[in-house]
Amino acid sequence: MTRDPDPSLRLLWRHAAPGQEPPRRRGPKQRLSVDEVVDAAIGLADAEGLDALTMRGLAGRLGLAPMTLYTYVPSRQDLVVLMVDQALGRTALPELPDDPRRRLELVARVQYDDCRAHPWLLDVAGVRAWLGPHAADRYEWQLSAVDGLGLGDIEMDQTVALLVGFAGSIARAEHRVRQAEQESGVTDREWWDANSPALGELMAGRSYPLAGRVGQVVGEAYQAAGSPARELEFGLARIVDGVLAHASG
Amino acid sequence: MTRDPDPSLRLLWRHAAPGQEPPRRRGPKQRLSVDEVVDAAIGLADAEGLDALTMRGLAGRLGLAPMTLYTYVPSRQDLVVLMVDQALGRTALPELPDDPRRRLELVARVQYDDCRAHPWLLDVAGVRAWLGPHAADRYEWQLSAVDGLGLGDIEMDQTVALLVGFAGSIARAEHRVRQAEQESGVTDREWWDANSPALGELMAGRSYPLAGRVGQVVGEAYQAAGSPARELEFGLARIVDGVLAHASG
DNA sequence: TCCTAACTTTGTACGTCGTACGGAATATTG
DNA sequence: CAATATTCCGTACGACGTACAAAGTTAGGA
Repeated sequence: MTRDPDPSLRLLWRHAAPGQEPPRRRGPKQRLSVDEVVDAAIGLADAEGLDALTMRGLAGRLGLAPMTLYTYVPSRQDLVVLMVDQALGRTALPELPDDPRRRLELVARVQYDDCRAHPWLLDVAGVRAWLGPHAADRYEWQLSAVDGLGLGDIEMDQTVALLVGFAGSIARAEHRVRQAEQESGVTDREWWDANSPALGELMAGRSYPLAGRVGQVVGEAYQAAGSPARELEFGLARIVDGVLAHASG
Repeated sequence: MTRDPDPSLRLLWRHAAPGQEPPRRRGPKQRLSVDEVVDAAIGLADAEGLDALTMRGLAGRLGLAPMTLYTYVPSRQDLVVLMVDQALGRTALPELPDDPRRRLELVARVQYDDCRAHPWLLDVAGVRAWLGPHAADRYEWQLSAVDGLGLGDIEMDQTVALLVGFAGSIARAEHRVRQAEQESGVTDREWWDANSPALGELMAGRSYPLAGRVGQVVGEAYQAAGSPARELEFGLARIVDGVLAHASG
């Protein structure tokens, strides 16, 4: 009744060869390596988004016929799985500082940076079967950052989820704005300038005292550069405060 | 140089008719209303996911030819925009308690519940052009929940983003597990049982002291019902602690 | 040495999707 | 009644992922 292991697992862990399997294959050698295919896919997804990553497009970029990709990777889904782990592996996990506050912040910042570099991670990452070597390394690193604070095992996991989830949500909001601008060809500012009169008309009758005031201020603040970064700082400070208070309490 | 207002805005605010436009149209009457189309779409997306919401499928469910939908809605994208606002409008925003802690928690809980009821919101919500009447109502409500704590305007917005983002990240993690189980036909438990031996073999050589221990404990805790709910409680407690400490400090 | 089996590469093809387009039917306006 | 604006729908196009089988390439066994 035990099922065969998930085939994508072998691909994910292809470099951590335990028995050094002799790769003596019979047919012609592959022109490329799986790593090259995945790297090209990451490049494509970084540049144009996950939707723009098509098997035909990727094959074209690699000088292959579309179907040839399927000798490297069983399906597009599996390719994405490999992309996740390979992208995670690109960032060297920094050494953890001693200060607990800085440790927790670092977990969130690393996640935030990765999600900015590879926004498609947000559409995709975070499920069991994706447990590749780099994802495992990262989880270990994240746990070590929250280790020694006096938290229980489950709380450690929850704290990591809290930090990582928050960093992702900021990156996601940021990415959505960029994506909307890119797809519509209209910057956020331009859209509001063009639509706020009509919007005001439509909203006549209703009153939004707080949303009106706050939206105005926030909208202007968004024009200044680095607004998402400040959003990250604010939330991160609150979260770390809360976690540390709980850990020491 | 001022561009025409976004056409989807008129659709979004179609019920908040300012001038009570006479809907005397010339041709035959529409068999359905936009609301019915959007409701059916929501039902379909709730049941089978956003990917399963196809124009053909939706038309079939409504007894229409596929192309007929385009007389109700300009495109699938716009349909999704309408779905977001209409789904948000389905939950009556509860009255806010006096206790600041309960107010903040409520913001997160409402968001979490909605994201569980309509997981496709997570793939989609959160951009400018989607500012429909119910989204606006909700933002106003969220701001009023964090009003009066001594936060500045920008901090109020950031606090709402923090709560809502976190609630979404929990709902997203939860949904991913369910989705993976549904698509693969294998429950999380079964997958681990089937793959952990192979995984252990592949991971030979590397050691994951923390991840191994914590993963074990967390995995078992996940078997118990309500684990995501507990995750929500933990993070929420920390966040609210941090926000209130900051507001009163 | 040559044969055969395993493997890579590729062209063709199927079923799916969103939706552009044009024609027929229908209701309102003049 | 004629003109016109709208709804509804059938057909069709180009994109997608990928199943399948043929053709080309290499290594092992005779």
